[in-house]
Amino acid sequence: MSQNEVEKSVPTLADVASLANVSTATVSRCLNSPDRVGKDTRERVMKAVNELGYAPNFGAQALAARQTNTIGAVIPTMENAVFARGLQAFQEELGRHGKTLLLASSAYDAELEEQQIRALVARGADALLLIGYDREPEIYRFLEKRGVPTLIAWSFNPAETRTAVGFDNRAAMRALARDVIAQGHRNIACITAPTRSNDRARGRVEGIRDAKVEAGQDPAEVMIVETPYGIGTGEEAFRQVMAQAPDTTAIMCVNDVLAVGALRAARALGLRVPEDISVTGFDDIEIAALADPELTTVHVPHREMGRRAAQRLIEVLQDNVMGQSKELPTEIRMRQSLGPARKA
Amino acid sequence: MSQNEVEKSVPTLADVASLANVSTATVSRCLNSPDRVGKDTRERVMKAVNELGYAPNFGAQALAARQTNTIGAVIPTMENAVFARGLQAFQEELGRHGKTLLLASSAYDAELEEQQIRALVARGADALLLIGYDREPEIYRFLEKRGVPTLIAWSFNPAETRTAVGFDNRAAMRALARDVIAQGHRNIACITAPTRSNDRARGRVEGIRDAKVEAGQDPAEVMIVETPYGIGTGEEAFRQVMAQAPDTTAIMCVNDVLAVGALRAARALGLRVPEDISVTGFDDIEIAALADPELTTVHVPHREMGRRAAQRLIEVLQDNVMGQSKELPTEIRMRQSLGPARKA
DNA sequence: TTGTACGCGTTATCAA
DNA sequence: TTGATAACGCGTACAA
Repeated sequence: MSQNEVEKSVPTLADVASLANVSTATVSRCLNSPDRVGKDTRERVMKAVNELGYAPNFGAQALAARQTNTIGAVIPTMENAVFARGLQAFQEELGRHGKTLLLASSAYDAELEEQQIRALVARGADALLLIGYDREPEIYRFLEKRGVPTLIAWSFNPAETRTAVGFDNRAAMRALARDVIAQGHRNIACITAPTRSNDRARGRVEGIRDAKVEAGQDPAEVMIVETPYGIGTGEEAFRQVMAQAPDTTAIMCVNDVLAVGALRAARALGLRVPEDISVTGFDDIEIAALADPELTTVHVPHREMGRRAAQRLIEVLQDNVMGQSKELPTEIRMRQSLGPARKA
Repeated sequence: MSQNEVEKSVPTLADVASLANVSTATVSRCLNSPDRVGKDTRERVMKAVNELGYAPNFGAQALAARQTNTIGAVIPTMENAVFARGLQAFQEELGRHGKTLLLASSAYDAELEEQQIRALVARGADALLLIGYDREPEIYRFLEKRGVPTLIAWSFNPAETRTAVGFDNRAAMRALARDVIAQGHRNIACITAPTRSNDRARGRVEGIRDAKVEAGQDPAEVMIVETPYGIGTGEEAFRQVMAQAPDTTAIMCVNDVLAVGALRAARALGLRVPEDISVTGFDDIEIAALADPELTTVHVPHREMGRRAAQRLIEVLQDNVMGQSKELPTEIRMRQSLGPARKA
């Protein structure tokens, strides 16, 4: 009838206490603030702890201490190398400070993201890392009511009040677009990921328009193609651009993956890059430098961003005050895929 | 003096109970098994819940229910696309069943992995996903003592008793090596990640030797170069092979990243692939098909593995019994980087 | 420095 | 169907 259950002799504080002949309070102190305990008793307690293989019960600890030492993060997807990279650094930094990562992904879906945020809070996340600002105000209200400190990453927008550790997507793309225009390009197209609920992508697109305006050109000239994230979708988008606007001499993509797709499509169509058409990316993930031709792109310090984000969150948990927003610099990586505009 | 703290009016069960004029027990029942509660009282309670914005306290729930609905995973690193991909699917499947992912990474370091395992258990992981079998027996004993069901992924070895959802690394590489040998290659080198504490890498290397033996050749002829994971290290390893064993006609790498490094080094050295030398990878990540020449490799169903692993773990949490190990099939992706051996 | 004792918010048992 | 009430295991004032 009954399962032959293994005897799970999970020891409690009380077990340790009786073995060491002290009170549970002393054991607790030994573990949490060892300096407030006499040296000999501490040794006795630690011995008992090891002997029993004691480890605190998580629920009890969380209940009494009112924190879980757990920090949540909701990212669009781990399959995007930029998030994997940033999150790896984020997690490493958390670990260094005794915090654990609670992770969920939204698949770039706003509604799913909200669910995940609520799930992580329900699971006791002490603080949260979210990607980008764009989000229903209701969610932010929820987070505030629950008292969960929240940090934005991957975006930095001086116009927003919320604390962020990220970079100015719009300014970064604007800088790149200036270089593109400086190469004589005027008929520029942009392949972007969906901009709805995504201020990063939207900012990047705006950056291109900014540069057009600066150059005295009509920002409406920029052809915009929205498509989901992926190499295949990047290829399709490229074909669409060339079909509808064959005069295009430069295609700026809001990320490297779409750009690699564009590169492939160009080759398939017999177009030389950059002689016939220029292509740029964004992020500077590994394939950018491996691509043929090597991709001109915007380098983003993903690891540093992840690390700093973790630090901010750890700070706010300690000091109960969230630091200032931090803008990280991006750099243009000028490589082969951007060249002078071909003569019309 | 005092912080101007926001009034965090986090409501408890008792608050809901008094507002709805019922006992806390009834509220708890309402939330956990609504069918055991009268319809009218249930409505009254639910109204109070919504009105107060009540959400259960996680610590208290975990303490009383003795489970956290959280599943832990320790992977080498998220920056490796294979793990990112598998874990993404793992997390999605967990989410579908109301479970949350607690994630840590070991950086391929056995000692760090042990720390992380203990940390996740301390954070209340109900079950654990680990990569590969290789691990100090002490860790497995710890997990058993704590009663934390553990599943192995990325490996499947019929000789091991522990439950796993993965593939037979050795057999997969053996199959690929057979094809390499069938192309006339005899002087084969292998670039591998460190094999210590890594049965996956070790199995893949062994697979090459197996095929050599099958072909009546001396397995000791295979030159082995161990190097950390990375494109740059793959390049270096390639140079080392060509310097020490210029007769080599095929280089089999235990993963695609090392193989891409080998491809780059070959090009830099003026060697044509596959005319002068063949290169193979393992994993079939995105860059394998993007590489030039396209990389012959072993396709691994990472997403399915992640999904199935999640299912297994969810099952064991429900039924208290871990299912059988599951071997997933791999497939050889024959592409351009493998060709006939050059004439000596 | 150490111990006592209570509170943390739920779940679950047992009566009613 | 509902309500008291006892765990659950730990942290922490407060007292000694």
